Amino acid sequence: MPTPDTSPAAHLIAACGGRVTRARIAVLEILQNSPRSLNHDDVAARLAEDGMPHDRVTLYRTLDWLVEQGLAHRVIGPDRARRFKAGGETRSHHAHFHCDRCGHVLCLESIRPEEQFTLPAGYQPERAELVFHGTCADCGRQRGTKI
Amino acid sequence: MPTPDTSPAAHLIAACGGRVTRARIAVLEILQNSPRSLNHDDVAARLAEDGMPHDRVTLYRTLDWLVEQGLAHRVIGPDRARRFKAGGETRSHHAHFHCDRCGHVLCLESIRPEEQFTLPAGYQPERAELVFHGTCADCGRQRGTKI
DNA sequence: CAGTTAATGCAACATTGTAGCATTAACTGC
DNA sequence: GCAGTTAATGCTACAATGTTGCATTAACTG
Repeated sequence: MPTPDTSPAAHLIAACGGRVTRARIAVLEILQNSPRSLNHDDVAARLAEDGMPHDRVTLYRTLDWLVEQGLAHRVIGPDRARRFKAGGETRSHHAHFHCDRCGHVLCLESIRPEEQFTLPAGYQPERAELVFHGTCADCGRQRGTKI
Repeated sequence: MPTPDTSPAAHLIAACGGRVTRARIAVLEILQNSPRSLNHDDVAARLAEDGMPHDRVTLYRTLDWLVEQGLAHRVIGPDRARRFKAGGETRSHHAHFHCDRCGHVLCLESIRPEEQFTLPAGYQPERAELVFHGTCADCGRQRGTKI
């Protein structure tokens, strides 16, 4: 391949002790460059666009590996398909927005529920999950678009 | 059949205008008698225990019908399987506390996330779900108790 | 640069859910 | 009650999503 991989994605992968393969680099970069969560088909489509299609199974294993290493995390959509985002599980220090139209999940980094509320005496919260449901900015613009 | 169905479940079903079949009565009663949400396998297992096994497809259709009629509602679990509970969608506006020790869910009426946060421009939230995870007041008192 | 072995790709399988259609049984009118 | 109508059921086949086994490829190691 032309460029020996000195990309940030390649470094992250190397730091995990795994082999630095083109599949992993490409998938991680795709996730990193997407503002929204992507499912397997989304990732597969972008890999194909970039001229490097991969087997369906490889994609599953690559994504699972990235999650295992903490380089990505996974959510379940309403269509019961898994969606992936770059970055480790956030342990929910921020809120999420779940679009009921397109099914995408977006992070709302600025909203941190744990800092906002005081629980009744005796309750010992360890984490909080705040999820907004509604229509995301993209879907709000293109009304009438099918899911 | 021995008992003509005068059960509350049968009345609910009749009130929806649907036919009052044993499958619907049995499934609805199973959901009503369960404190937790159940997936298809759970329901199928209980039907079998009660000596009235049903086809997998019938179960899917029965559960979907109950949801459609507002007699049950559905959530997607982390295992990407659907889970069902009796009663319509709660649409509650208050937060919940989920005790990771005893598994109970408690309502925190005083906490209403929708009134607290402003989302970035473009986002149109319709509802918010705020769930705290941790140890509830009861379990906090009796440390060391098993789940 | 050759050897080792993780990663890949292929085929088959598993799980969860859906569609078509013949049969059964819940309701309706008598 | 009883027969007719048709919703509900159950069977078969199929679709979508995800997993397992195994031979081949290619990333790392010395």
